[in-house]
Amino acid sequence: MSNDNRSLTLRDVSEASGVSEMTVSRVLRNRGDVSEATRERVLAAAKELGYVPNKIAGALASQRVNLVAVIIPSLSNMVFPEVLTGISQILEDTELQPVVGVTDYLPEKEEKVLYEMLSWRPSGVIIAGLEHTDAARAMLNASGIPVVEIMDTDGEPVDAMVGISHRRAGHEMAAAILEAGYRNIAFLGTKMPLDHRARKRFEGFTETLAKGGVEVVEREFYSGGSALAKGREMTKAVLDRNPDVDFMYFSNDMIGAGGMLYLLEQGIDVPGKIGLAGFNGVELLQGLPRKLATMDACRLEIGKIAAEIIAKRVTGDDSNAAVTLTPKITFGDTLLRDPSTSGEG
Amino acid sequence: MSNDNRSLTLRDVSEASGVSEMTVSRVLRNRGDVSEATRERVLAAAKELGYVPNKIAGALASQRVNLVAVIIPSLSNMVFPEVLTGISQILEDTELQPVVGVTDYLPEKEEKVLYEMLSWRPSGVIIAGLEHTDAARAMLNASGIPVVEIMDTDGEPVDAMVGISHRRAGHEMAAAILEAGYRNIAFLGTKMPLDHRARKRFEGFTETLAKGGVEVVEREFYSGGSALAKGREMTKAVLDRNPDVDFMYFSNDMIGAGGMLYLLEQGIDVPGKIGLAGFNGVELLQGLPRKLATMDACRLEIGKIAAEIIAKRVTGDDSNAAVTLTPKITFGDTLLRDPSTSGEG
DNA sequence: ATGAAAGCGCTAACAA
DNA sequence: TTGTTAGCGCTTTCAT
Repeated sequence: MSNDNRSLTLRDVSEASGVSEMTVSRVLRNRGDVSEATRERVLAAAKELGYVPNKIAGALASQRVNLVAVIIPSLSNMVFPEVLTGISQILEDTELQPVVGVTDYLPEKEEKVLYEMLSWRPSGVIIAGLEHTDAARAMLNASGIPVVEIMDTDGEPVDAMVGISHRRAGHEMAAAILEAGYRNIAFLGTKMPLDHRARKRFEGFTETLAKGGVEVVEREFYSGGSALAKGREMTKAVLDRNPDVDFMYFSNDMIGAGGMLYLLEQGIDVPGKIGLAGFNGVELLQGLPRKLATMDACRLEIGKIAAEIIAKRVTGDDSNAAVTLTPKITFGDTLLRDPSTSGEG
Repeated sequence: MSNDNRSLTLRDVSEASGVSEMTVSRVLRNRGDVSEATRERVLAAAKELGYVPNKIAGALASQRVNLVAVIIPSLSNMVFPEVLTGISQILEDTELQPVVGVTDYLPEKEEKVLYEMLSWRPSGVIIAGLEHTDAARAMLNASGIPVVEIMDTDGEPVDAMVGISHRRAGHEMAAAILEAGYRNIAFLGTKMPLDHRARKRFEGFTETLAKGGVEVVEREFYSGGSALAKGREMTKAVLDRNPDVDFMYFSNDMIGAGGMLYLLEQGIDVPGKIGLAGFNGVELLQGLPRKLATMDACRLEIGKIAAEIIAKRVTGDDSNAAVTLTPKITFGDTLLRDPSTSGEG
């Protein structure tokens, strides 16, 4: 129990067991041939002392760090935690471990976090989005390790990418809405110029509407606060301003849910009088009075595939440079459906 | 642009700038006296090459790692991300950086994650809960670094702790419910024997009810799935089984919200016929048709204080060993209030 | 203000 | 099967 405040080293275990440091090292890493006898002596000594290997030294000596840097914008909206779940599930079967960095959607912070993480010499990088500062891109290029950009595939990756086309997501939703016959369409979203994926969805959305000769009649943006409450407020604001609105496309499911709750309370016919759609396919929606129309962002899947790409690349296997997933619209109960279409649960 | 797949070293910068490695090191860390001239040459060379310092080597040489291990059960319920936010906010003003590990509420996984993180020799540990395996506790003790156990203060910490008393939270909610006159009380929660905090709340809750001569008349547990949807289902199940129930205490706000939506849809008078309360004080609640009664878990505050304790301890300052926060009940719109009481927003 | 030497705790490579 | 030697890339300490 003596504690000189210096943690134990291999040498301590070596002395306690009367075995060379090298052999102790081999035992602790299950490397090379070690006789069962010494093996047990070493393990006993290590356990007895409470030895915890020093990965810093190990990494420096072996030039290998089994860490994968995962860089995401936020932890507070359920989408990224789910990506992380996917990554963890895959990496659990490997030597690799994810380490998370958060950017708050700020390019400069992303750059800083990336620099910080690269300075630990990870085995790979998984990073959200395709938009980065020049410096960040340069670092990724120079790092010499596998890089997977996730979530979005509308652009050029540094190395590999896996995600969905948000532009296409916008296109498809617009098409479905037009087909259902809605014409006075409002867009409600976050005031986030730096959320490129939301921006791309919006662009895809308006493009397709334009082809149908329709323009978004109302827009409303928010920032901060409870998304559910904001959804409510924005919905009310839009409706007060323009009672003719017959569809509301929300940039995420949470505000969509708030909007839905508001409209139902007002006794408004959904989706007859007003249709609704969100984006993400969050699990939360399952408990709402109506199932909100939405489109899955394939979060779990993206995490898994990204992790697989890293894992393969690390073991030398060179694989898929670009994977684009193509989710379908979930119509739910808030978006009328073109009768000529079939299928979907 | 030549890439021999070996990352740059101090030596490369040294050669490129014609300055000794040592001086380069000093410049890059803003340490000691360096003439402005050499300083600029070094910085220019480093930038030109795209040098990223190797923290592995730095940490080994300096015996200092500016990482704080943060070990939490889950990322998927919004409570821990908020704790993380608090931690980050405080550590941002220091040299320290949080690194997160997730245990999924499994003691063995906690032990493994802890071992893994300690092997990187962090400067401190913030870990959720007071219940750990013997081995984990031993590691924490032997680590020789500051340890802060968070969320819960009903027990003995290894070192420091900051949180709330969940037992007391249960007590208080039970007292408020009894005072409001409810007598047929149901408990609805997670089927998680390893969620010690939920267990303690339940214990405190039943104890106080018992003192008032009341027993929980119905219990319902769930696991997995969408909490909102589960809240709905459980509420229906309880009510179908026992129509006399006049209060439902949920172990978290999310299932409470599901229950509320269900009851309102059924046209049941809340809180006249049936009262409701949850736990956590999640932001989400702001957007619901009624404000659910709850009690704040002080997540942000806990994160901040824990980080402050670590930061102080790291700089030698020895401080608070135990901090217990005492949130008050938020009555909202779903729990009648004893008329003799005053205050509260 | 700058440099040289030693070594942090481990592992790769080779020797025995 | 086990041990020895030489670093990994940096920082500490001590000289200059």
